[in-house]
Amino acid sequence: MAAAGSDRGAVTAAPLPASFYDRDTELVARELLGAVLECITEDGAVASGRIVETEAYLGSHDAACHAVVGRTERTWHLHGPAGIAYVYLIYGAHWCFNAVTGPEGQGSAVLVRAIEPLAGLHLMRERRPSARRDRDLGNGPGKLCAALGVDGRLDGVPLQRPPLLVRAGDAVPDERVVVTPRIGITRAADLPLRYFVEDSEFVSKTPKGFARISYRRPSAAR
DNA sequence: CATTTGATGTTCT
DNA sequence: GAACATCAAATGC
Repeated sequence: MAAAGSDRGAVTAAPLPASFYDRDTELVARELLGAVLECITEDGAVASGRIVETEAYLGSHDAACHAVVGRTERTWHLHGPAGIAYVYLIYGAHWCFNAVTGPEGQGSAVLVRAIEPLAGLHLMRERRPSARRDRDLGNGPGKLCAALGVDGRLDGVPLQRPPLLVRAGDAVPDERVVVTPRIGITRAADLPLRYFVEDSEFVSKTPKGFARISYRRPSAAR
């Protein structure tokens, strides 16, 4: 059960602290590119991937964010402290994973939209039998959850220890970060809040007609 | 390769 | 009853 020949190697960096997420949500979304998301299921099986695509959801003032409905049963953990998971079901069929950001009660989060599989490839292929190629294992928010074994049981759990871990990975330079509007939403659909690694083959498809802009680091002025 | 279409069932109105 | 942070299969080049 150990030999997974095509795994790209284990990442053992320390998990990102909760303080990493307790910052501006757009910045967290950009900084999460390159980090490694790891899920350990009850049977001890490990699956992980490098985050290559994210979206920022900016709390109750963002019409596209689930926090607009307030603190309901579904959105309870979205309003929780920075550094926990918000996992919800969409279209009655697919789980989506978010990292909660910002101060408690704000309802901001970063949706992870795509991963590059790193460890546990064999598991992921089992969990996603419809994926013809490895690039299809995690190139979508529902796909990556299925591949990693993320589901509603992980809603609200911290991201610093099993069963969920987010670790620092190889940094992605600004020059390779592209920004577009968010995918699949109707409200606030023009805001540029989707971030991805430009040359990664593991990113989900950008819809036709979407404006692509180069990432510009916010000025450090204060 | 690109684009279209149907399935899915929970959540909120 | 409508909307939905999606996916996979089918169809057209």
